[in-house]
Amino acid sequence: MFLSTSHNKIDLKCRVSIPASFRVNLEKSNENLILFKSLQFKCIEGTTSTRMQAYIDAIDELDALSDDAFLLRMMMADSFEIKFDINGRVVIPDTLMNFASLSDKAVFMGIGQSFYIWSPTEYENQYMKSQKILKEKGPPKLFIKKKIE
Amino acid sequence: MFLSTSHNKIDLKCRVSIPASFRVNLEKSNENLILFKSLQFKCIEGTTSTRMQAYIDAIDELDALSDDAFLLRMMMADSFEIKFDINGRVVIPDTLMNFASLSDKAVFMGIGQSFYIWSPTEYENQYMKSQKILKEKGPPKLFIKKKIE
DNA sequence: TTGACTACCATAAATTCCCATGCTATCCCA
DNA sequence: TGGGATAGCATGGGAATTTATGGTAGTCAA
Repeated sequence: MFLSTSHNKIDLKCRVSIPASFRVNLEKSNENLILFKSLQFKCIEGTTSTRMQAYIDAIDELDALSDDAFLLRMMMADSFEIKFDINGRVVIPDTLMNFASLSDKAVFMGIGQSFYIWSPTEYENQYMKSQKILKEKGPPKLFIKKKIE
Repeated sequence: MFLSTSHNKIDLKCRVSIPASFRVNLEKSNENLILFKSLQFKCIEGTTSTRMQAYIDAIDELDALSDDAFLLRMMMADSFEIKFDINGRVVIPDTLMNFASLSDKAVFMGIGQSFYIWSPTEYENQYMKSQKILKEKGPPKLFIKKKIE
């Protein structure tokens, strides 16, 4: 489970330390890390190879000519299997750096099954937005309901 | 698992480097590489010999006398088992070069169980198309469902 | 004997690997 | 309880390896 938020530096080689707790999480379950473009936000999403494999297997179940299959294949094209160096760092591929407007700082945000990597400004925006919605609409009822089921 | 996208050069002998990660993927599972005409797009599809067998089996499920089965068999007839040179390059057969309108550049696009080889312009078109669908229809249902589970 | 194809060598650029440093939080003992 | 030792984490830099790509020589067939 990926939880908590942390701010790490991206160096000139596009290297960044994955938060130790995330790493331990992957190592414990003997998983490789996959990074890909979020389909919803302007950020990178990180998850396990097992989870990605599940998506790949799911493509075969769909009508091969459908839009959903098409989009999922495109998503694979923008996904990367990432290796750690001995210190727990990874290199973020150029494509993803650009997509998420990353330069020298990254915000890691654990969201359970996966985690997000934001640029500081984009993270700030999303955070503000969530606070605003919370104030106007109150806590998310649907979410609570789903959890209890 | 074939993931990520990369742009490689095709030289005058129609040689092109298969992206290292794709090669490793094939070597790890001790598979040979098969290239064939995509059934859907104007591009080459690359996959393992095992996966190719799965395609062939899928054709057998169809009515053997149907037009679909006929067309699929004709397409399959243009598939090639490809050998690497010592540097990880392959020679793309003329038939496939023409079919995919390839000349001096190739875009390799991993889509999980297999990968596509596009001409740069054709790739661009497909990518644009995916962005458009994503904007209009939102992420694939499968993706959303999986996330909530 | 020419042309196509294959196998191998060479090189520059990119990427990976590993060592070193500094910081911070934790621990332990006086 | 304070302060130094320790361990783990984040980060910087450089050496070693890999990758992509250009080229050449050898081989086989027409």
